[in-house]
Amino acid sequence: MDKLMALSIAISKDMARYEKESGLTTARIQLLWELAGGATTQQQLAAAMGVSPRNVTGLVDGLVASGHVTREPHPTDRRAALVTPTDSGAATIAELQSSYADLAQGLFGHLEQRRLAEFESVLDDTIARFAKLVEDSL
Amino acid sequence: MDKLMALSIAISKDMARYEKESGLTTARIQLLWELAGGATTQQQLAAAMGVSPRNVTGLVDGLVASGHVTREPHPTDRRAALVTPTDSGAATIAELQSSYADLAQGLFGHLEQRRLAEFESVLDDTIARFAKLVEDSL
DNA sequence: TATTGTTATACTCTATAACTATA
DNA sequence: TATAGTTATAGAGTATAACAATA
Repeated sequence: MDKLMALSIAISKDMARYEKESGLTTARIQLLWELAGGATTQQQLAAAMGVSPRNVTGLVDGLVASGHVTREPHPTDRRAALVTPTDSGAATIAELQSSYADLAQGLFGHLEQRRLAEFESVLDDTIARFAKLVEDSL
Repeated sequence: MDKLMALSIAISKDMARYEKESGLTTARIQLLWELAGGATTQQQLAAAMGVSPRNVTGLVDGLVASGHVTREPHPTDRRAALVTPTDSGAATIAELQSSYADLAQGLFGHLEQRRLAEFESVLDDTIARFAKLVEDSL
């Protein structure tokens, strides 16, 4: 448990370093990550991120100002805006994805199949147990 | 990797739920956690939490307002204040510690010694690899 | 009438810089 | 002169509530 926390904290700290370098923030990176699936309305983003629509307005404002996304008119619903990555934003998203893949490879790529499978199995079990504990406590 | 992230996110969400219930916040809980070792100056808290002294002022203000801590005069340095848990704050800290222990027990208590040791070993290895990757990238 | 996004307002976390009181 | 903590100021994330435009 302590070790899980330690790893999680270490990853967070490294993320913070990356954020400082890139001028992005955790919430804006998460929003960009959601856009990897394609242009999206703010309502959809709010639902996907588990955050209020008002909050998404602010995050998108910031990403527009930094040139990562634009608000394009929705083709069929004139109330809605399609949050769309710019070329620069798309490049950032690709970079995020590749960093993530590299990290996974660097951390686990060397493990023998059997150890990796065993590790995943314990993680699956832990996730399931955690879900059950949360459910029982409600 | 995805599973590690999933677990970490699940734990964060549950933390957020607890925070909402208790009226505390992540940063204030972290500060209380630091106080488990005993009353401490704000400078020490800032260093331990990796945060600015000004920030600690605000967090302590909040915890004073909610009745979790008080600022007591430092016995030898009249510039400094000792952030000290109240009875209620001490109860909260004890509750945090016991919840944490219960969670660890609920998640991993059932695992056979061998599986647990194997899991820890992979985690240790992952933490070490992560540290090395971060170091190399600097 | 319901939904999308924004304006208005407020709280928290965070930081830097300047200042006061004390060492 | 150096340190502990606060005031001043600022930016970001978050929320609710009220409102405009559109469905």
